[in-house]
Amino acid sequence: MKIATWNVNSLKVRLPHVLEWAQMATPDVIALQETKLTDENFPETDITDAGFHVVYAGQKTYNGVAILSRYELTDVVTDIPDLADPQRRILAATTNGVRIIDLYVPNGASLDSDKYPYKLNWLAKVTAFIQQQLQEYPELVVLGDFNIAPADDDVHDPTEWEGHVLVSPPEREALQGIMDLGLSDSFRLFEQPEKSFSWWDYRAAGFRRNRGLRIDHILVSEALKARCKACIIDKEPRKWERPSDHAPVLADFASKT
DNA sequence: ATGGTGGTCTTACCA
Repeated sequence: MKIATWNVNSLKVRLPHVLEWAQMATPDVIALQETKLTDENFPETDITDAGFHVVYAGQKTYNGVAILSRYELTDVVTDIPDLADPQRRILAATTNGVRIIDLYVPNGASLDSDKYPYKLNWLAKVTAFIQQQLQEYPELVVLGDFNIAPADDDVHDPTEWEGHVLVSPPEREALQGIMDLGLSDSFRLFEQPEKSFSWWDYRAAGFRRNRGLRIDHILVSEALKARCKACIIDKEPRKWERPSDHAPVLADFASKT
């Protein structure tokens, strides 16, 4: 079973990319972020015609998450305890026996912005939710755009990034707090190329110069870690015409025997 | 330090 995450930065623009990549990479599940579509504008038919079940939680212009799966999607959750938030950043569902929690973590803007404490509070509430979900669903994946680079190895130039959002110690501690619930970064279970990133700024030729960050993650519970065979960042779609600024991340799991 | 690009019911805001 292959499970992917991809921040598409507008599904309206990127729907052809998603369908093309789905044919190429044959994921069974794709968690999307930044669909930027209201639910009534969601291209459900195009996606079901491509052979996927789909659930989504969208809003106008900003945010928006969706899960595509070759299997039925059940027990859908879009809102969590103690977080009354109109922003659509959370989507959980069960598919083929695996609990999927798709997150679009707030960016945070800058350390002195109001959006920064919003991000940290959001992460605290989501951590409590994940803890609760882990008790109910031992086979669990938390994936998405975390907007946090876990370590300096995940940053093209750690010195340049010091003091910025996406790398600050409180953000990294919040991510570690999620991992401490019993989740592993599937990407780091395997040997990886140096300077592996999942996002490159559109500005200043970030992709061409590989000035990126690894901020998109697939975290796996202990039960799934044992079955995880591979995790890669697929840079191919980032080279296409009119790309998202993020590349998809794809993890492969052995079937339960 | 600045600003570069890209998306959106755009001319401001988000990333």
